Amino acid sequence: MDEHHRGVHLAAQNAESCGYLLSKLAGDGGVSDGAYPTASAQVYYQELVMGEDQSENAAPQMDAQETISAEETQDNIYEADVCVPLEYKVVESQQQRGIRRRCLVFEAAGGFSNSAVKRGTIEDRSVSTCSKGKSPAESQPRGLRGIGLHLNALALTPKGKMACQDPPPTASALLPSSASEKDARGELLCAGENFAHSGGELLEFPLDGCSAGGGFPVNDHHVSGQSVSPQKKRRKTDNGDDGEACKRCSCKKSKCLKLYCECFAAGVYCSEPCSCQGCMNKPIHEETVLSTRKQIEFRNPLAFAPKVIRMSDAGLETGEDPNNTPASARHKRGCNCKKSSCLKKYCECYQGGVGCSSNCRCESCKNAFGRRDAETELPEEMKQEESDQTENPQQEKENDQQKANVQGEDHPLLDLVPITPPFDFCSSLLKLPNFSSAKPPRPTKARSVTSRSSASKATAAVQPCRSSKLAASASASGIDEETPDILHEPDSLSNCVKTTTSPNGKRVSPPHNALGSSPNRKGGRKLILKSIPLFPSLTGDTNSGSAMNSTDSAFCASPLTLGPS
DNA sequence: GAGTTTGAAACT
DNA sequence: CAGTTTCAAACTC
Ligand SMILES: [Zn+2]
Ligand SMILES: [Zn+2]
Ligand SMILES: [Zn+2]
Ligand SMILES: [Zn+2]
Ligand SMILES: [Zn+2]
Ligand SMILES: [Zn+2]
Repeated sequence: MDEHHRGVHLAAQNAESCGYLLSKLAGDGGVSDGAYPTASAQVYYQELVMGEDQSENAAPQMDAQETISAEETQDNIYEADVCVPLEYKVVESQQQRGIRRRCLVFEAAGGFSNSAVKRGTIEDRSVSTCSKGKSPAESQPRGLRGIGLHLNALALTPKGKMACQDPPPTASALLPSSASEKDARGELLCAGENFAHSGGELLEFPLDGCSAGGGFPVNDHHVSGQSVSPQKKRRKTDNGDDGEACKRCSCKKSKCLKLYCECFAAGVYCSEPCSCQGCMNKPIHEETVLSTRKQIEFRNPLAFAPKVIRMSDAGLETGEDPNNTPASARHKRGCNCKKSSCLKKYCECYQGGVGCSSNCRCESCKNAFGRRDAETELPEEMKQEESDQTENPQQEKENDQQKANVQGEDHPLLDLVPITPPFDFCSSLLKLPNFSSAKPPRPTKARSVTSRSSASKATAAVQPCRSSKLAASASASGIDEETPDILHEPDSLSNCVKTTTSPNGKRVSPPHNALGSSPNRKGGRKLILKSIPLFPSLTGDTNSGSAMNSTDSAFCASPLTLGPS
């Protein structure tokens, strides 16, 4: 059983990969999610066989790398792995070593389980390595229902390795092999059942992609104690190479203790790839980090919550509320873009791979992922007028476009998502056969035009949906229910090295990047073995607010409330 | 790599 | 809550 625990931790790391797999599974299977019964997803642990275990990790070798240049500027003490990029890099390393890991997989409701077992070759994943971290969507196309992204995410490599972008088609990854139990490389085993008892304690997801850094612990509780153990250094194992691959922040003045820092914002410690100066976001300064974090959280409870949530399905299943359906994924707080027309990553919505929503206050929005207007609802009259008049934010003409167009499809997700209409994309999302297939909505001209014309209609149509939740939530207090906390386990998790920590259950927090995992409402909760914290209702879920809260509080509490101090 | 642009975060 | 400043990423060259 211990193994399980360990696995869990590992899982966290790999989570992404797993997620990816799952998604694929799901996808392949097909099923699209539609298949899913509903929501209840379950979590499975799957084992990847990687190689041996890390226990060894401490190997001497590490030293070499450790040195790491940056000491001064950043001393990252961390270990290593720093970069496991988001995704799959881990795998690679593993290949070499062969470790087994388990991943959590969320499964969709019951039926699915069978399919669950598929395996993916590691290689595939590895390819993606860094993938772009941020784009969450990629990784989890449909498999999971809800996902929360932290916009901040980290990891990502900016440009460098983007190649990975999509999951390499090649691999395709998962083969349905039945149970391969171990493959040398790493495959997933399906353990479907295991996990049942495994008891996982918690874990939700991976932390950051790059993980290595490890998230911080938000909880203090035990934190102080053990958290850091130096030994872990596993180095990337071999990966060193890419060390850079995942670059993360490069803060100069914030000491990485403000939300300006992507690492901090994502809930992870800075690590090797960071090129920050005067960094305080390291395990050694854990106390400072935690206290700062609390302050910020106090000020804005949602500060560390995933900024973007994606629910793919939305309405499919009965959806609980037809109303919600609409958007499925959106940036919670919305963007406020003025000049970028939401066509570049300056826009958090775009960056997060989601369309703009009614929460956005952007001007001349051309978000390739769709957009919902909203603004205040305009009376019909207004609408028309607006359409004509340039005023309307959304419909701008081509003026900007030209500029924006330039890149055309940058965003990885775009490829994935065929968005047609502004928001239908949800549905489309589900449908996506594979990642690669579809192309973006092609925001550029064509689309714009159409949108324009149709816009009015579209909007109208769409609007109906939106309101209920949003309004509610909004009115509520702005913050919905979600549970903001993100905690990551201290390094341990990331490192996986130790298991020890899990006092209560810590949970890891959601994924910054990609998989957000929020299983979504219904499923979500159930899923979690014990209590995983997912952000319960990012989406606004039904009302469960109260209920949720209670639950949340349970785990959420730890972070803030408990405060060590 | 340096320099510019951008919009969120922080501050007032 | 709005206006301003600060900040680091995204982007450009
Ligand atoms: Zn930083
Ligand atoms: Zn950093
Ligand atoms: Zn830092
Ligand atoms: Zn925007
Ligand atoms: Zn937006
Ligand atoms: Zn927009």
